[in-house]
Amino acid sequence: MKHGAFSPTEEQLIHVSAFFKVMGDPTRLRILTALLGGNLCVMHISEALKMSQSAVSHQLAILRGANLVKVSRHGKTQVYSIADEHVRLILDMALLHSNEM
Amino acid sequence: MKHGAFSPTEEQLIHVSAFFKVMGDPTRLRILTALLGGNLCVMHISEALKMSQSAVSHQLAILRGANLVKVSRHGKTQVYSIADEHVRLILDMALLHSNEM
DNA sequence: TATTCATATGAACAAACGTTCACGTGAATG
DNA sequence: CATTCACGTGAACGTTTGTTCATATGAATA
Repeated sequence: MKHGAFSPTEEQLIHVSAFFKVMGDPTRLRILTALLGGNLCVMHISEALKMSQSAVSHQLAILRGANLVKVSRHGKTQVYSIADEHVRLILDMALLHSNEM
Repeated sequence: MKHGAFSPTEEQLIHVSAFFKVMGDPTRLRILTALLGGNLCVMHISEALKMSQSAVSHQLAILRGANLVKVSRHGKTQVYSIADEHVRLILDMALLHSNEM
């Protein structure tokens, strides 16, 4: 078998489509790619994206819910970062191949 | 540089998020994984997914619009298949790693 | 402890989505 | 050429989504 041509379970499908769904929004993708460059607090993210703090916070909540980012307090600010290398990998890969799609 | 830690253009971001968005629906993912197993006509897809032909057709239109599938006439039926190896790759990869997410 | 600063959250609203239903289309068959 | 068969498509509908606005929370500071 060249590819992983298995038939996924219903649970897997729901899981993976939920993952893609979260990735499938320009704002959230902007946040994630911003975090690829280094950890950031909410204020810096909203400045970088030129979006309201509230809008960014709402999207960060969704990213947290999907375990795509993680948070750590640093003084009075919340510092966000990409959750794991797996997210980094898929994101990098999709961006690399974006020209061929 | 270990990763492709570039900053994507706005165009790339829109493109990639649109790609993820299309992947982020259970029905479309079911269609795609069904096609991973081999090319299928619309009727067979709707049987496999136990969904109406119309619902499947609508989703196939979206998948076509995003160039994730391609079609070829075969007698009276339209045969659908995965558009390219790139789609296959990302899909396989996401499914493989679905347990870690 | 009262205040301040960074962030989270709830309600509300327009826009986008996925399905169903009814019908249109177009190639193949009689 | 009329009909049939496989599929596409438009309108309609309830549901979900992303943003804004106003406000709550909660750790740090005075």
